[in-house]
Amino acid sequence: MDKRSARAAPLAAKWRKLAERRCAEKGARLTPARLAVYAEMRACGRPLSAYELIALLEQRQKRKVAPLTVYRHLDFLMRTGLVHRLQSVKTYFACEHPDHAHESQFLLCDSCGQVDEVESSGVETLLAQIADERGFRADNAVVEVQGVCGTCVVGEHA
Amino acid sequence: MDKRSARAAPLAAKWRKLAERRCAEKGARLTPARLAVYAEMRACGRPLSAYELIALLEQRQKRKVAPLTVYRHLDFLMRTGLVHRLQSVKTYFACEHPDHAHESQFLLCDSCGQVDEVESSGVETLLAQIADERGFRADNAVVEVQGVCGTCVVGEHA
DNA sequence: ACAGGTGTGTTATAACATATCCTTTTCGGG
DNA sequence: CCCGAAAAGGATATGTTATAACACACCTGT
Repeated sequence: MDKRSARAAPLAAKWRKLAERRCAEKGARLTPARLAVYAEMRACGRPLSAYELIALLEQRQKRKVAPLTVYRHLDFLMRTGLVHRLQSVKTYFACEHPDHAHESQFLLCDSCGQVDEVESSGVETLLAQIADERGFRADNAVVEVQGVCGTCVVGEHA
Repeated sequence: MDKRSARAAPLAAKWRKLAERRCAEKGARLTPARLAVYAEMRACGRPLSAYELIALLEQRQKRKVAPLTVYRHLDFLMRTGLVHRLQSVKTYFACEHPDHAHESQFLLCDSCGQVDEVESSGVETLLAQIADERGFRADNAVVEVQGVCGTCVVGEHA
């Protein structure tokens, strides 16, 4: 009996399967510790800072979790495409579409903290074109729009 | 005689005029300390981390500079549109087009560290449209493409 | 002069991320 | 099965980025 997995956040079979498949495709090992971090992020459902995540894991597992440990797991999950980093708010976010490789754009609500993950081929194409025109070889694009989401806009007559 | 301005980095009249005009338009005060930070950034010509900037200013002014001081000046310069923050690399960068308000997109070279500041109305329009479709009120867009610039691509047969 | 806002300086600390070193686990080949 | 290499995990310390709290200085308008 593994203490760690015994104390992991619940994770819907759907997400677990997708995660396992994604790792298998890449020959990456989805260990219990890594899965626990992923499960915690899924369970939370909103972007988390690394240290918020540490706090949640410590609470769940009833033991100390070192920053480095979490950062390593986050690195792994980002490499495998299960998690995105939101640069502009220094948080990490479980990908909504882990079934396929993709670039994403994000709409970040300043009010409620929710994130809308968008996949716009238009944006990708346009950025690729801009890079091309300048002889720039693009490896990765960070596209994060900050604002107020539809839900929050409605109740915003303060 | 002001010790600080006496020890500020040289700043071409062109840039100084643009900065003064921009601040005047906004009723913002471009003080010697703020100008010194701006001059240092212009003199360097590449993105700087806040702490690199502190080191340069300390060297220039022969005295200690507290982080908070520099962060406040950076905030001011960003509010007035003279400086951009590059979120994905945690650095700050003197705007190339301080003559007008604008959103920018950035091409960041991983190899040489140079930045190409682009103003693409296409990107802005497209992002605005994506936000619109989702009822999202966009306030600010972070668009940073990481890769390798044309110059560095050429000498990249290592 | 003085009241109030803005800017600045100083010290301390919070928040985010990585380095180093060592132990444990996993897994293929004898 | 056992061993060794490689990958993963853990502990401690440190580096880097950013802000808090508080006091004082300095303009500006009356």
